[in-house]
Amino acid sequence: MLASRFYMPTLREAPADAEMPSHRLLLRGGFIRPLSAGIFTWLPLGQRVLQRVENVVREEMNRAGAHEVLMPVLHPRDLWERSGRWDTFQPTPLRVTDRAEREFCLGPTHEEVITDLIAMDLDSYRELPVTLYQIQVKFRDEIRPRGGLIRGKEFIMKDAYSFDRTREGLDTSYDAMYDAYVRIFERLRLPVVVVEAEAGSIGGTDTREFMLLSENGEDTVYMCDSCDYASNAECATAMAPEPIEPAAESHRELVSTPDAKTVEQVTGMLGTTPDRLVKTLLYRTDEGFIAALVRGDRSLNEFKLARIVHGESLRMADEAEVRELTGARVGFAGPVGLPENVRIIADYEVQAMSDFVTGANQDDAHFTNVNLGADFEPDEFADLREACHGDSCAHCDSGALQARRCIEMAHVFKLGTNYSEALDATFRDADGHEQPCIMGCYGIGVSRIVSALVEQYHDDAGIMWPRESAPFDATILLLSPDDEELRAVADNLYAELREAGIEVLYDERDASPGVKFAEADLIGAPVRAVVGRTTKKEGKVELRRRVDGEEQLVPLDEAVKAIVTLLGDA
RNA sequence: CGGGGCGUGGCGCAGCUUGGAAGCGCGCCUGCUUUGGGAGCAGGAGGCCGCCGGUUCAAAUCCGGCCGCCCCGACCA
Repeated sequence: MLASRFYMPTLREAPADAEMPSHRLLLRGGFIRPLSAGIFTWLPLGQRVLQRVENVVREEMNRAGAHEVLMPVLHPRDLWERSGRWDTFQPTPLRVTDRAEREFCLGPTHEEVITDLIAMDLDSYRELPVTLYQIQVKFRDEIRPRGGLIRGKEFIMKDAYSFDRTREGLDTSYDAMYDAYVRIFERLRLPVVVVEAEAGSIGGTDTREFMLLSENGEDTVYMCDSCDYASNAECATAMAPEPIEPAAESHRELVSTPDAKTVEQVTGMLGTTPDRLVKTLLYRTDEGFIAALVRGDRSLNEFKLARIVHGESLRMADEAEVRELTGARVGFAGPVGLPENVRIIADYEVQAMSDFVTGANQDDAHFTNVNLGADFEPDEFADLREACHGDSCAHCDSGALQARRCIEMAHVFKLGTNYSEALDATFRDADGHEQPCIMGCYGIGVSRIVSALVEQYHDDAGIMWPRESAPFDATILLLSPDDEELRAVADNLYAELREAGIEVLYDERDASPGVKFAEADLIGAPVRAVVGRTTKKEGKVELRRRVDGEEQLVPLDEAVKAIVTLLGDA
């Protein structure tokens, strides 16, 4: 590609409101341009990167035996009604109405469409297993887009879906996708960590996320510093402490705590600390009320609570409900003296506490010196709290959990039969019985990978693309375009490299050397070849590897070979 | 949705407190010079000051409303 004829509008300074390095550099380098919050146009450079990333994904999907399809963006309401997600998917899908008042949503994900597709043609177990995938734009009405391509309202995702006749078959399909993902991230040079995860609005089991550790990430994972346990903060578990003996006799005391509603206010007033208080959080489900107890300095993990109570409609009790249950304002709830029908679930950690503070279920009062056994008995104990940095690992003897920020790159789930049952994707088994097929679902954030690559591979001057994702493999800088001898050398090198199958950006523009160097660093092709005064004097080309700045001078007739070698480990 | 910040030539910003001729740097155009790290000199073009309304003799500046963008939080494959 001749730089003089290529569209690559670079910016000397990034817009002030772009903060993340990837966002700034992609804008400055002329890879993307914003249209609206969380919505971007891909410029030629960005499109080249995107296509290269897509191709790595595509090749590995095909290698794993998946077949590519392309599904619609507009999904009819009826389909989403049948899966039950029209009203429940979060964030609520973007909805549109056509001229005949038919309702559609812009697909945020494609379980419904793919399951319906399979249902149309699936008859016999002989047709399974099958895995289909697509690389498609998704729309999510995100609460808050951020970080450029990291979280957009509109983004590109590779989503694959497997259909099997047995659970064992699903395991095989799942493993094939998992392995393909490992290869994809190896090829892209993204050192991901695979962690346990929540299934969210998709549903399913055995969910794993592929995370890139990055200070600029928006997720948190906990990793054990001793064993290989790693989990999204949404479901990480810490070692539960040893329970202590329940107290035989009560010696709790009622104390006045006027207007003290928060843990800090109560413990401050009573001269104690949050880890000596038990917090009582009241929830409502379809089946009734729940009191969840955690230590005062801990956060309740609602995913964990929801899993225990199988509560699809879990929500915090409102003010009126709290008053009805406790007879007090919000802020004074406690486990002692709650109505019989409130199910009390206590975090394991509470089992190791004694003489603690709780709400007294009356306005402006708390109990001190409360104990399990003597004062109340929970219906059950469970892991309810969020893990914290430094907690003991629950999976080994010696490790501690370390919190790390990260960017979610991919997610795999075993879906089971939720969708196949709802949408009648069934087949006849060998015995002639009708069975729902067993599904798996596997997503990769393709556009997000582009951002993640920049976060991982950049310096102050610009981007340092690994070869698989680079917009160009190499760039030639012709520093004196008016010198006919040098131009002939550079033209020739350009032709030879192209013949060798190398994608080259040839900067033969009538611009100053400084501009060419700066833009080459910014755009970030793995290898740079300079044709200039050294070429004139010594007949040599100057090669430089972007990622580490390593330079070498090579004779003209060895340049192509040297560049190929440099690219080999880029 | 809550909190904070911002909106002035293509980009980065000053001006607003205290109303009175729209500025600076970069970029762009023309000419000459220059050519190894975002060149120099000279000349030039380009702005409904986000939008609507109000106050005033007079509004980029003060007041009200709206829109947009960014950051934090809640939330989230």
